[in-house]
Amino acid sequence: MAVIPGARARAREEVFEAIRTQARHQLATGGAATLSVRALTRELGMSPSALYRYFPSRHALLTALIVDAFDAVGRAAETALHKSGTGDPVRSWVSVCRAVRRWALEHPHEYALVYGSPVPGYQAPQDTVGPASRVARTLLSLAGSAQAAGALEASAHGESSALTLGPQLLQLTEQQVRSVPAAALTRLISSWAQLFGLISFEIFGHHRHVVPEVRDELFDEAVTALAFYTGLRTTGDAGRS
Amino acid sequence: MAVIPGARARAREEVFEAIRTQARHQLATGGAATLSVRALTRELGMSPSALYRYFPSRHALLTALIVDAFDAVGRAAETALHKSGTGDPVRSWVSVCRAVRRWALEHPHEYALVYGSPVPGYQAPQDTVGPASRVARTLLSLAGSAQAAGALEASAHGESSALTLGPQLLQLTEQQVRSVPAAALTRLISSWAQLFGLISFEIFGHHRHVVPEVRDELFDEAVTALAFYTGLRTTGDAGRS
DNA sequence: GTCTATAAACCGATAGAC
DNA sequence: GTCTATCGGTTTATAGAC
Repeated sequence: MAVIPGARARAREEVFEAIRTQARHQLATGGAATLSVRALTRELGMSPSALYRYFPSRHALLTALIVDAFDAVGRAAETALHKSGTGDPVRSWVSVCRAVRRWALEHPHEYALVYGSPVPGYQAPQDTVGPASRVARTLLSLAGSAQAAGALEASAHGESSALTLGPQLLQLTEQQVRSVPAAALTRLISSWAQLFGLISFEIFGHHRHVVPEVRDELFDEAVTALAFYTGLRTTGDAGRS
Repeated sequence: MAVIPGARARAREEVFEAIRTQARHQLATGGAATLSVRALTRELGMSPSALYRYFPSRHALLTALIVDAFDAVGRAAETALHKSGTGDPVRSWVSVCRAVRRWALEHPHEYALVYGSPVPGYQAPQDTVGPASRVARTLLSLAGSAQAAGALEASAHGESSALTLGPQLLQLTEQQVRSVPAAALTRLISSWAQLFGLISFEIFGHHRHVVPEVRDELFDEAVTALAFYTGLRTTGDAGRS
């Protein structure tokens, strides 16, 4: 009876993916707030009620899209980190930042979904907090490696001292947090937010009429400074690659 | 016949303001994308059609809200700059940044309206670009004063050189731009974007589960570093006030 | 300048046949 | 697992009386 083992499950998975893809397309035209089950299924040639066999509600569909987006940008960051090797932490930092920016430029509507205004009426379930922190964990991992290599200064500019926020952060990434000094950790969190400020201004059009065609260089210069602010220092291996 | 001169105009102005106030309230519950003329007028005890005597369309109402928000945050920044005096540029910078953050924390939904995801289907008219740049012009003015006082380093960290973006920026604030070296200008623009990255992460909840109760200090430390990155330097007057 | 009434859509979600 | 039909709402915008 089972002509192709797993065919049923595979077909189901394809419909799942078709729904998500079409939903992403619809994000481009209307944003998350106006994403509609009916318009979605209309475009797919399904009836609106058929979708409820795949997602129990519009809310659940949104959650899937959000998790997908966080996973995609997180994967982009992780891949960039691994490909950049362990040579120069500053160079790796810039690579990761570039990868996040590139993903954002290629997926502006998914970026807006997760890093823009909260979706009205939507309450993020617990499922999203893990994926949401993937980029932050990537940067933390980078800082941890730098620390191990002696390329992370605890007090970068010699200004105000460490703000202890260790305990609260521990719940998220306990093991890695311990490998980075508290002072560097606070700077890392600020740099993380500032990275997304640079990207958001570009994606959301605040740079229009202000910043011309040198955005690549402007971005590189800014995130390099962020690396130094965080405390990352170039190692002797820097010039090799 | 005219019992109270200008009474008609004044009454009209009051209705105008009542509509905008109610619209701002509605922003809190649904966001800009779902702001509805009917729900708005229902709450005001008007009929939906009455609103069209005040705003020609929902789009025009949104434009008014956006201009109001940009003006409010811009005014907050300008007030902070004037009140901080001309003593220490770094201190003034921190004051302006704090004022912007305070406004955002007090008006999170208006902040999301202008600094969050673009409103779906909304195209910003030319009327918004002036108000939108008010904070940036405030920071630029601050940098210009610092430059005049010899408290602005052209090449702050001695890293990569100036990216010439003068000409394109000139269209916006021609006179002030000339008072700041090009290298500092590029850093100023990056700092401007990064400032809003810090605020957006806090407003949009990305700091939840990550940053605890030290946000004030974290913010101050980060924007102080941004001041130095921009090239601002503390002057001799610093310790006086 | 405000109202009622209406046009012409749209929406999420569910019931029940097949 | 997909459909039709439906419930019970929602929306922007306009026409025309007063």
